[in-house]
Amino acid sequence: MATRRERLREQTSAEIKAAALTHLREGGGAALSLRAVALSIGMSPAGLYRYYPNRDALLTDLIADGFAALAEEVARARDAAEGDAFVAAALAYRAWALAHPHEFALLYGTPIPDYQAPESGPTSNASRNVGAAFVPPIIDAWRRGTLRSGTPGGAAAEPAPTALKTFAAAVDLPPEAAAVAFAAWTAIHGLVVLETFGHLAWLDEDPAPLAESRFRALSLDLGTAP
Amino acid sequence: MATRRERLREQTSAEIKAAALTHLREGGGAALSLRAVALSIGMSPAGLYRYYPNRDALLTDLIADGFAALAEEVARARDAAEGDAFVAAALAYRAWALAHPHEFALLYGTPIPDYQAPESGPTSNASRNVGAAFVPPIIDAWRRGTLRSGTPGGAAAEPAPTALKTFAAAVDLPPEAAAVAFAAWTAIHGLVVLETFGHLAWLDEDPAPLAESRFRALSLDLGTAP
DNA sequence: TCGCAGTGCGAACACCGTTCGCAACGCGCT
DNA sequence: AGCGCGTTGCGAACGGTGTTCGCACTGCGA
Repeated sequence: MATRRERLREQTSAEIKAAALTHLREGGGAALSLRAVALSIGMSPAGLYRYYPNRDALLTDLIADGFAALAEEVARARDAAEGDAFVAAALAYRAWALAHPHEFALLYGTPIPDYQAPESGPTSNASRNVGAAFVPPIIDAWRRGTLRSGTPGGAAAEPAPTALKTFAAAVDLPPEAAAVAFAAWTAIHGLVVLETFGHLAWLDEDPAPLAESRFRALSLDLGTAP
Repeated sequence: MATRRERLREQTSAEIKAAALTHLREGGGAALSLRAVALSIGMSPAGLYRYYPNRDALLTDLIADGFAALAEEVARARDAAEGDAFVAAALAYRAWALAHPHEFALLYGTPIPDYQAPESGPTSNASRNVGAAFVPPIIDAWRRGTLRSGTPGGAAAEPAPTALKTFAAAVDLPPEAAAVAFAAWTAIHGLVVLETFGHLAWLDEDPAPLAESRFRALSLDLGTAP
């Protein structure tokens, strides 16, 4: 059972994380300073070290939470979709990134120097869940038999790299569909990351229709459209 | 004509940039310190400010150079390709990112806080050149008539968003082919950025065959394969 | 030859992450 | 009930950062 001390500690820990998240949202990860966080919850900078061994540990916690929030958001949109669940999931992914650019940058931007996510640590698992959130619509299409398979024009299918089999096993997908899922995930991410980080700014126009159009085309291509 | 002073200044400027690049390659952008750069070329930290108004300006210079180098590398591979020029360009893009991860992170990772690339500044132009490097094979395919157009299965083509027309004009591409070029660019980038930043590490396997297979499939899909 | 713009430097400031030793607190055991 | 000690927090300090400022020096151009 949780002693009183443990409950207090948990509470303080959460307060620190919440304050850090606030500071992250306005100013980005590079500007997140422990001193500012400590001050905003009425603590001394040194006091934080009773809860996090260093700054990276705090960021790691935020990263894990971010992955979880993103995965949840995508899954929610996917399940609530009335039309094309795949497109709904992709749009939710994009919307979350644009709504939380600094958190998104923390998740998918420049990695923390020489930081290696511990294998099957909380961040690795959470990260995998984001990719997995796109899988169910692909499974559905595969069951319906509409899923794109092989190459167009009846060309000989590429021999599947063994990494694809690993991927298939990881997301619990039939190997034939793994290539499709992988392609979908990377294509969606490519568009979203370019837009979120400002590399599409030279189209000085709202990229939203472009993204929607692209996602719908992708869904038709892959055979996930209903 | 260039006075002696101007030549010396140019030379010192280049020396600073070269030293900064060296430090960037080992340690990454976050670890690049002006003091270390100054010391490595035998200068005082304050002296650097005669050449760059601040740290961000130095990074911006490195970014512009990085975009140029990447674009050049992609173009070189594309032109030297014997088989599929599109695949060759994509592979060169991936290879450059993996060979220069810290520079790649500077180009496409977390943006510098509240830094806005000046419109038609050196970085914006150079960035556009990277995307443009993928266009020629697409133009070729369009001329040959093999380029994928519309949606598969003869479904009604999406109305082209106006942003796509802007894109088409920017890269000097017929509007019908712009959607293909945009899709190609984002898809390639998505795969490469995920791999470079370590988000594919859980496939504890060499992702190279996966990337090659994906690029070839993409080329077949788009109709750029010879 | 002289003046002054260009160049470099040393010291300083404010901020950062992090460490250390000490003081206070209060939970849990006797 | 009272005590011991793990837990918590803090103040001060250290080494590092980017950046500023005023002063010295140099050598180009008039």
